[in-house]
Amino acid sequence: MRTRMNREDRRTAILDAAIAVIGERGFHGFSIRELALRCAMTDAGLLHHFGSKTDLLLAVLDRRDMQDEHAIAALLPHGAAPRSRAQVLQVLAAIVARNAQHPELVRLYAMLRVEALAADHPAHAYFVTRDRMARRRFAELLNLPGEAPDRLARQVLSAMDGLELQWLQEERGFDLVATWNETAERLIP
Amino acid sequence: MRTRMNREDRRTAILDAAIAVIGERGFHGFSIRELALRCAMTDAGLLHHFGSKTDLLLAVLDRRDMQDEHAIAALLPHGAAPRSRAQVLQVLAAIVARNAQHPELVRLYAMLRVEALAADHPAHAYFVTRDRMARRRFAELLNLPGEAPDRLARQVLSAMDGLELQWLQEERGFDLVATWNETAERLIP
DNA sequence: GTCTATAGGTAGATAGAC
DNA sequence: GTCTATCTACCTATAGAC
Repeated sequence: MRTRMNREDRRTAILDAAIAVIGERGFHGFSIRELALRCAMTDAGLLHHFGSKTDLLLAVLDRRDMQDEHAIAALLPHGAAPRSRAQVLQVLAAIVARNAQHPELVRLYAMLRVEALAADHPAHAYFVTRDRMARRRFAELLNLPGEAPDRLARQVLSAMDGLELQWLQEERGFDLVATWNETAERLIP
Repeated sequence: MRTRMNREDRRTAILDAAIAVIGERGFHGFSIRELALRCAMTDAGLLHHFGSKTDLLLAVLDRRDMQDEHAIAALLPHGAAPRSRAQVLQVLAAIVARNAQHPELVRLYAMLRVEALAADHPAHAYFVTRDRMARRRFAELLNLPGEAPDRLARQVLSAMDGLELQWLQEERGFDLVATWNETAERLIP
């Protein structure tokens, strides 16, 4: 017997499958048909919900933000109030720990970030904005005495992204959080 | 008047254009036809030289190694002879400086590395091998007193890759070598 | 809301002329 | 060695039945 899904559940199921497929093959590399197969639908049925491949990607980015960005933003309080070094390290560890629990989101991010370097990629504008915001937030967080927060933010963000990609490549063969803590301990004075 | 090219020059010109195109759109995202257009040929003419899209990719990886790997390997001498911290930092700076002069190779590497996370990607095996070798080499280089070289190698490689990607994303808007030196100075005890 | 059918385009690859 | 022509397959997207 076929389980019926309402509109919202169906959209959510498609988007979660899309996060995995796009993370694996990229925006150019995946096909609506392949994704529809994973959702036990036809391509026409899937397109009914999203209209076009590009609109689907934008919906995926929205969902990624919903799942991830809000939680991260909650960990990264606004305002330039200086924090202690220990507090900063704790916040960074919490972010990495959260990412370690969602490898498919890390992979989607890594894939689209590289693809979206191309100015004509549908996610290009999204990542330009997102990256600027991330650097600004990290610079606020890393506003430590005697430091240039912008330069430090760039280095910390880069090291975090690089280590997460390495973690995917080694098939999660090392403890991401522990290794990150070692990096952060040295990188942040 | 049309300039004639011999076989080897033609192959080289195609491979250099392929490095750029694949770096921009990925293996799945680019087409033989698009690449042939950039080389002022037809797709059939291009395929005469490489046989298939996959074989072209493998030839691209060979060429990347020829251009890059040999030079890097020369900077990273073999053997476990311990080096001073200053020597190590100098070697790392030389590697990054070389990469800064070849952004198209950095971009190709970043793109294929993420795509090749998929086990069925034609470059998957290549990157598994290459990554293991890179970590081993860096571990030899970073064999400093009182350090666990494997763990440190992973962190240093990750930070380097992450910063290079950031440098591409900000359209080379910061000094890659200077920023890397700041990172390395802190990351390596 | 999901299907079948199909339009219209592009892909990789091959055959054969020159 | 490069071309034109072509094959087969797959793509996105739409139209319309149910």
